[in-house]
Amino acid sequence: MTIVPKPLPALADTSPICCPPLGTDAQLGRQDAVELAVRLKALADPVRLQLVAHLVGAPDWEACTCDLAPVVGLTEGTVSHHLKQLSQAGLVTKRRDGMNVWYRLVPEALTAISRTLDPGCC
Amino acid sequence: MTIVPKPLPALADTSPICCPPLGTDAQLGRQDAVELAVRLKALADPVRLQLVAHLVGAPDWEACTCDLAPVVGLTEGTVSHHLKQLSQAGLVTKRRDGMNVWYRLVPEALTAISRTLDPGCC
DNA sequence: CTACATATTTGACATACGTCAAGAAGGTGG
DNA sequence: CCACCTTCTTGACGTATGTCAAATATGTAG
Repeated sequence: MTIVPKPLPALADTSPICCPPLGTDAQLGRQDAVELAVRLKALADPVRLQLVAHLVGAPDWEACTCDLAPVVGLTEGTVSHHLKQLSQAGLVTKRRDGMNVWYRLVPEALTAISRTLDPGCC
Repeated sequence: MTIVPKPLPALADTSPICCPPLGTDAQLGRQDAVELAVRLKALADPVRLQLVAHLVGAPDWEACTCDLAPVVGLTEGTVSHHLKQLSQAGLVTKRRDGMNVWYRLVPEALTAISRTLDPGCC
C-alpha cells in the first residue's frame, strides 16, 4: 500500500487532538495515530529539522530554496524534496515570487504538535 | 553507515536544546539535529504513538508487553521491537518483574521534546 | 526567440523500516 | 529435569526513505 499524498486536514482542525492523544481518557485511535505520525515523521529528519530551525531564525520566517540548500549542504533537488514533505505536513507554506520560491514556517503547526505531545498540557 | 545504537545522552541533558533548536539565535548544528531527529523518529510511528498513549493512561504510566500487544493488534515480537526503540530513545524505561517486563513512560522526555518544538516557548 | 537562473521532477541506487514466523532466552512451578 | 509462560532475537520479505545526477519546468532579461 503506497501512501497517497492525500492532503492532511489543516492543522487547526487537529487542535482537538491536542492533549487527548497523550491525555488521560483518550485512547488515541488508529486513525489519529496515523495522522500525528505523518506530521512527526515530517520533522523526524536532521535535514528537515535544520531547515525548520533556519526558518525560525529567518526574517519573517521565510527563505527561498537557494538560501536553504547551502544551509544543509545538499543538492537543491534534495532540499526541494524535503521542503515538499514539510509542506505536505502543513509545517511550511510555499509562495512563488519571480524566479524564487519562498518557504515560510507555519509556527502554529509546530505549536500544535508540541502541545499534543506534552503530557502535562491541559 | 549503519546507525549504531549508541545510547543517547539522558534527556535531562538535552534541556539546553529546549527552544534553541527552534529558537531565534541558535542555528541547530548538524549534531543536535541528528539527536533530536532520533528522538522524534521514535515517536513518528502510529504503533509507537498508540503505545505511548496507552502508557499515559495506564496506572503508574506502566504496562507489560502482554498488555500492550493487544492494544495495537500486532505480534508480541513486533511490539517488543517497537518498545525497544522507545526505550533507546529514552521515552520509556523497562523493568523486569518475574515473567513480565514492565515498560514505564518517562514523561519528562515527552515534555522535553514538546518544549523543544514550541517556537513560542521561552 | 534565446540565453540564463531558480525550482522541481524523474530514475536509479543503497539503506532503513515494519512486519511476521520461528526459534532462543529468561523465569516459574511441578 | 521438564513443562510452561512471557519476552526477546533472528532471518526473511516487501516497502519506504534519502540522496544524487540529469532532465524538465517556471520565470527573467537581452
